[in-house]
Amino acid sequence: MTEKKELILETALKLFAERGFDTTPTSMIAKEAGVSEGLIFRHFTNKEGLMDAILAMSEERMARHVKSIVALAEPLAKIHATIELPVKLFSEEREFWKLQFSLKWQKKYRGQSYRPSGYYLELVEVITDAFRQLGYAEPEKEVLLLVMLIDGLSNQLMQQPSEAFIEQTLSFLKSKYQLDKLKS
Amino acid sequence: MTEKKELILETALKLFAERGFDTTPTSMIAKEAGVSEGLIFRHFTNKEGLMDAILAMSEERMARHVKSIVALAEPLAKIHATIELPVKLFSEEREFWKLQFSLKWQKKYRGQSYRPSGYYLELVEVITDAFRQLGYAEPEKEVLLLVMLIDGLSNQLMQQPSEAFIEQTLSFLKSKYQLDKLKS
DNA sequence: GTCTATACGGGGATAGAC
DNA sequence: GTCTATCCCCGTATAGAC
Repeated sequence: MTEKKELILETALKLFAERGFDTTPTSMIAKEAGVSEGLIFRHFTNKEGLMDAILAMSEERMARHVKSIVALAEPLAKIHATIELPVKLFSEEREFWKLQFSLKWQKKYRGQSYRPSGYYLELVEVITDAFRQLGYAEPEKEVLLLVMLIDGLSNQLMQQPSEAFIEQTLSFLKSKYQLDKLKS
Repeated sequence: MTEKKELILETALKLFAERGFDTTPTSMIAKEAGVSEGLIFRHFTNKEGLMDAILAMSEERMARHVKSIVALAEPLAKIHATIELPVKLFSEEREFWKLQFSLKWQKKYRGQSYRPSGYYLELVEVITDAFRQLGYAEPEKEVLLLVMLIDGLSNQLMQQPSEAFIEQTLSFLKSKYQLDKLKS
């Protein structure tokens, strides 16, 4: 992966996340990256190839996050980490996460990288089990609820990314799940 | 409002919701509506004017829904109605709701019809009060949680719109809030 | 109010030099 | 690997007849 190719990828990721895929001309990506427009097509064939490269990159990053949650021993710790995942992603990989969320609403990419891929299903299974171990009556439904919460939290992060707000909300959420008892 | 103008509006709403604003050419709208392309511009000036008309229409519909929630007497009834709102909207006005959600992720329309407009703020206020009346310790935070839940639920409805799933989730959610009430 | 025909610009993509 | 120049289509928008 040459330096300029990498640069194109990063720039495209940022612009797609900020402005959307089809309202971002390749000319703009080239200009922003300080690169000729033709180079984009030399490296990625076409605009969609560029998006696919970004998606592949993202998939890999997500899988890594999930793996680290699954690896935790305590069921409570798993739930704790899952709640914190959106915040973690937003602080570390804001642009990517934004892009993922926007893609859900674009028909073209619905079901591609978003659709329950391996890591997502694995996470659901693991969290269901965690709830079961903690003695929740309906673990499957609890997971559904948690997924909703996480989706909603991510939306909030998009609109209101103030540090104070995030911290407040997070601790409130954790208290709901009695996660404050957890030793960090 | 002439019949064809109305038809254009409905068709555009449907197509924008399905395929997104900027991946839907005006030619397609015209064809689908069985109307000449020129007519669209005669009625709505430009493509954006068409979107604005849709948004105005939507705003009105939403305001009506909120009004009916606010009008409820019991605080618990208000909360339940709020939880049920996404489902109600999805069954009655699916296309519109879908479009609203997708718009949040398009820079152009972020902060336009989505941004906390009158009815949203009113609803938040009313629900905060409802939580307070029910004796919740931190009503403001409870509202935040509920908003998250509703966002998340809406996302779920997009991905998994099976009747059984919706009914299950909904009753689970409601039971959660009833239990909380009894606890306090 | 509605249609047909057409102008115009911009965005994706290619060719070929270096 | 990278750049410059260029092509061409398609989507928005306008003009003008009916």
